[in-house]
This record gives sequence, C-alpha cells and structure tokens, in this order.
Amino acid sequence: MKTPGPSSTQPPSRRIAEELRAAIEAGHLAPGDRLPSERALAHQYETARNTAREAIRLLAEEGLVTARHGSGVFVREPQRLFRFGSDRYSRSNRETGLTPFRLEARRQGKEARIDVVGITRERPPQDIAERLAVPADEESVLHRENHYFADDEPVQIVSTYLRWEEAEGTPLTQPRTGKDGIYGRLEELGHVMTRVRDEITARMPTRAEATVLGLPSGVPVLEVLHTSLDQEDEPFEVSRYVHRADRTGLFYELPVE
Amino acid sequence: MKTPGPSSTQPPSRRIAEELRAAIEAGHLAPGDRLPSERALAHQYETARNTAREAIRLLAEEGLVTARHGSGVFVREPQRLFRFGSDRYSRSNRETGLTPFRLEARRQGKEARIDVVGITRERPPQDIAERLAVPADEESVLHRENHYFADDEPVQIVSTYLRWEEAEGTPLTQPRTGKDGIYGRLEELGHVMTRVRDEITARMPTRAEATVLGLPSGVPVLEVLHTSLDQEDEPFEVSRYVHRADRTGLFYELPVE
DNA sequence: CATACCAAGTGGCTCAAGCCAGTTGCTTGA
DNA sequence: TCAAGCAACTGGCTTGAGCCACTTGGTATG
Repeated sequence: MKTPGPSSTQPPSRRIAEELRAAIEAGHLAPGDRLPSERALAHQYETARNTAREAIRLLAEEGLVTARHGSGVFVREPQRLFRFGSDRYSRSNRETGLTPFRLEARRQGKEARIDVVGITRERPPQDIAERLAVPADEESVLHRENHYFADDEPVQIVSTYLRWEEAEGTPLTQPRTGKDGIYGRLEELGHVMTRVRDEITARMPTRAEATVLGLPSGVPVLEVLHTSLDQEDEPFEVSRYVHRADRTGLFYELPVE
Repeated sequence: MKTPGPSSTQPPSRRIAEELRAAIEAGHLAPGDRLPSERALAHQYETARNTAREAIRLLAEEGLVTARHGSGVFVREPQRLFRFGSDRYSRSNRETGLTPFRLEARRQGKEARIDVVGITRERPPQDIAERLAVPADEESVLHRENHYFADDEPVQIVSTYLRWEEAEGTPLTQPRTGKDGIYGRLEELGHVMTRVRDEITARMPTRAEATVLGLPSGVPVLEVLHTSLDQEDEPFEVSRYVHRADRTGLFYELPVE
C-alpha cells in the first residue's frame, strides 16, 4: 500500500521538493553541497525540466537552497549571526570606541566597513514623524543613511533621523561626526539617552533592499524602528534598521516587574 | 554597460512585475483590489501566460500580492499588527487574568482562542537544552505546544519547555494549569520571574509552519526564543514563539546604562 | 609558464499549448 | 421563492521545446 499521506496526491514538483528537502534535513545533502542539475532531476523523475525547476524554486523560497547562475544550486550554508544585544545602546559600550557592529564583526574575524550613503534634509516618513514628534509635511528632519558591510558583504541598512532644527550647522550634517559619533554630538545638544524603544517586524525585502543587501530569494529582513529618549523622556533620534535576517539575531534582556 | 536601463534590458516578466508594483505603490491598485487575470495580463503585454504568471509570482514573493485559487490575485491588505510589548511578561499584566494575547485580541475586537496541541515528555532540541540547562540526550523536558487564533485565524505557535523533574505530577502536565497559568504554578515551585531574555530571528516558515499558520508565500515568520530567569538567575522556562510576521510587531522598551 | 580562448555544463527566462481544480454568478426547475 | 446545477471564469501545474547568460575547466597558443 502506498502512503496515503501527502506524497500520493501531491503534484510532481512538490514531490521532488519534498524528497530533496528530506535529503537536506537528513544530512544526505550537506550545506554547501550541490544539488543535481535541473536537467538531471528532470530526467531522474521522468518529468519536464520546468517541473524540476519548480521544485527547486519551492526550496529556494523556503530559504533552504540558493541557485548560482551557471554554476548550480547549492544547499544554503547556515550563516553565523550578527548578534545585537539590548546593551548595544549603552554608554559603556560606546566608550570602547567601537560601535556594536564593529565589535561583532571583530568577534567574527571580519572586517567592518560603514558607508555613508547620504546625508540629506528631508520630509520624514509618517512613522518617523510620529515618533520623532515632527511634522510630516515639512522638511523637518536630517536623514543619514548608512550601509554596513562585513568583509565587503552588506548586512544592514540604517536610516537615522534627527530633527533638522537641531542638526543644522552641526557636525551631525557631516559624514564624520567626531568622537562617540552622533550620540556624542547629541549629548552636547543636551540629549542624554536614558531609554530606548525598539519596534520589531519582519517582512520580505523590497526590490531596492534586495539589491543593496544582495539577498537571494527566500531571505526576509528584520526591520527595527528604534527611538532614543532623553532624560526628559523626549524622543530625539529615530532610526530604521533593515537587517538581512539570515545574518542577524536580536537579543533583549530585561528585568520583569 | 554596467547598469542596464530600468526597463529596457529587463526580461518581460520583470517589466510586468515592475509596472504592477508601481501601480500598487502609487495607489492605482489599492489593497484588496484584484489584479488583471493572468490571461488578461498576458494578452495585454503580448506575452505568454507563463510570463505574466511569473510576474505575479515575483510580486507574491515580495509579499505585495496573494493569489486566491479560482478567484484572482489581490493586493495584500496591510494587516493590523498584534503588538507584543516587553511588558508582556510583567506580573501586573498577569493579574488582569488576561494573557497578553487575549488582551491584544480584545483590543482588536477579535475572539481569541488557544488550542493545546500537545503536552508531552520529550528530548529537548539543542538550543532549548542549552538555555534550560538540561541534558539534550534524555527526555528531560515537558513540552507544551499551543496554537493561538484570532477569529479562528492562526497567528502564532508557541512551544513551552519546562524541566520534567519539576513538572512531573503537577498541573503543569495538564491542559488547564489553573490560576495565573503556568507562571502561577512555577511560582509555587519557587520560581519568581525576575528577568527575561528574548532572542529574535526571522526566517521563512517551514512547510509545517506554513500549513498550520495558513501562510501564503511571501510571509516570513518571527521566531522568539524566550528564557525566563528566576530570583537566583536560574532559567526555569524556555519558550519558542513562531509568529506570522505580517501580523506581529514586537515592542521593547528599556532603560539605557 | 602564463594567458587567451573555447566548449560543455549550469541556471534564467520564455513560449504555446493543455488539463485540472477552485469560485462565482446566472439560469433553470421544483 | 429558493435551491440545484451549470457555464464561464479564475489560478495551479505540467509539458517539451528553445535561446540566452554565466561559470568552469581544459586546451591551444604565445
């Protein structure tokens, strides 16, 4: 008797995908291994190449596998995570002179690079305007966009928004913001970071993000909307972090009650 | 030529996708609207149906659009988020008698339902074993699996792991754990939750998760690995939350320094 | 020995056709 | 009036063919 399970009713592409998935999960196909070529699979399962191709697409969508044009389809290697702890905003951390990103990169023996992509005065997106308490219909913010790389591979996009009226004419509008970075300058403006709020969601990348981050299909992004509050509980900085999810872990530790 | 023109060099499927995407982002196609049928698109762009189909697949992968068999392809409606704050573990919250999930569901005017899917003694997965400080090669944990629904739509899967030696013979092994739920019972066992650790990642769902959560393609999941620590800083409970990302927002607020 | 080149292999994308399986709304008959 | 049934839509999946772009490794050439 056949398994009355999914396998009998399933379309061929699903069945092929299922068997490959099983092989991967069982370790018969290890991370980095190449799958049989589309043509080989098609022949092996006595089906059309498009059907084998479809099976591979299903696995790619799940993030199990990625295709390299001209070379083959490979089992995805588990990526070492960049871990960002809730202590990443702490001052003690800042005093090491290393940003959390550089610290983490060093821990992994990788070279960190941060590109300043743009520093412009802008009208803020709605969500930013709300959190920074500025009008959304004026050019009320300074927008700094940075791209972060580890060994020249992009891992995150960060957009930082500051009140234009505060940032205007300060080093905050310059690529190099000086000692302790923007938080150093913001302290001089009277904002001591005393509390942070992080709002976290996950989604599929936009095309632009997929391009910048070099994301293969099947890799979502983590979006963190971060708000810094000062000693008077006023928000003074809001950032949007877009991380590639397969390389990022967030870590929050907090007291209860 | 390095950068091929936006639309000139692009394959037809990409071009169709791009135009549809633009229409969606411009609001010409509003959330809930139906896209032209595959056959109509194919005709309109003078291409094969498979090519139009491919274009739609691209949009579905981005999460912009979902197909309904027999009915059409629709612009995805932005989902109201279930927000889970960092206060969700606090005792004051617990004393309302409502779990954070029920609270949030009520806030949205939806009916919450929690199914107890299984309560079994098991060998813990590696990551759980490490965090709960139990051996991974024995049946050292009690595993409670729950599915959470809002208006009968599944939104999260929760696996809670407790030390078997503690849980054995207590109401923790029963579907109904009594007043204040498992944390109430754990307090009676001498564990007062004083600190929590949440480790957050995002990924594409496994097939099983996609099935349980009824996920269309293009929706990732948020995975939260939660550890509760007691007054002696000992971990006494570990849970794995799997949320559908398009309905979930996590919210952490913490003091700095 | 180094380099340029090329052939064979790989995935990327398309075509045109067909059948299947859900959904929807109209028609028809009780 | 209402329900059953059906036709005309929708997307789901497959076939088998072809061309293109990229990668790889061997080979001929300088």
